[in-house]
Amino acid sequence: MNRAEQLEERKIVIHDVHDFETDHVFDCGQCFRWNRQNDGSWTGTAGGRTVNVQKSGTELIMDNASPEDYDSFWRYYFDMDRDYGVIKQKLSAGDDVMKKAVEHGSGIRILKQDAWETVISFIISQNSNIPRIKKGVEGICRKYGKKLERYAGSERYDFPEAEVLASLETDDLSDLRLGYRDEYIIETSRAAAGDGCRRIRAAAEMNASDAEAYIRSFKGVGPKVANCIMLFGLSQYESFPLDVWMKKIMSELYGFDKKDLRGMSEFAAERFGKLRGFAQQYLFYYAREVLQ
DNA sequence: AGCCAGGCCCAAC
DNA sequence: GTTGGGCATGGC
Repeated sequence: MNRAEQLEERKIVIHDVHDFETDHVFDCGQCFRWNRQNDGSWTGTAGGRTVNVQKSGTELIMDNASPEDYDSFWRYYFDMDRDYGVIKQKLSAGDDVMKKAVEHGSGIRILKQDAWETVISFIISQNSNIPRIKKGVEGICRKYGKKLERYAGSERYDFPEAEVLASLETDDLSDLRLGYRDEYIIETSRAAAGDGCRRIRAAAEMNASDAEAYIRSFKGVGPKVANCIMLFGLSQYESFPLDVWMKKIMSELYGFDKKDLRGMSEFAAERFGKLRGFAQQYLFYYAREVLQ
């Protein structure tokens, strides 16, 4: 169990951190509100807090966080108590593709993001690209999220509540340039306002197929988006999102027909079992590097 | 310039 | 139950 040591006011260090590389964690497509700074550190907002993190050797330095912040939030958010070394070893056994993927993304961790934020973020993500998704998510936070404390001279905003987005009309979102996703966001927010967000979070305790069925009941949430929400927002690690990059790697490196999504899913369940959510993330990050 | 992007909806089989 | 056209927009 690694503990936070206070270095100075609002600055802590976590010692003996393994299987954690900031570039891997924040650039592997799971989150959209973390940005790389000129010095190589990363700044992001989650849970109403803003923090800057930097990895140096086996130390993780966190600026704008107290030991209490770490114990009550960031430790959980960064999934610090999970042994990713064991996961990587299990996934790599007898699979040369996975072995390379794991080496390439050796410091990936699956963040425990807020479920509601992942619902809207991955609705926005559909048929788009990561730079544009980040702009859309940041824009919706800046326009409709609660203003938080400034950090390093820049304004920070929380992700907006469902009730706020539920009160909008599509015209309100048009300046964010989200395209046809506007009505998905508003309809889903209206369905989630009130008790819906609590029910979404409770889907973390459902079995995977019940959770998927419930999450897919929202407008704009199909199989791929649902699996991302489950994996990144509900800790449903048996999810295996199949986007265009995953289809590429499954066809080019595992020999599947590009349209055989069923076959890919069944293969993942069989080969990677309960760890296939982690497997998917190593493969996705790998695919984006090696498959042009 | 034109293709593509962490796809989904909906109608037509 | 499956398939395919249409979809807003910007990154590259």
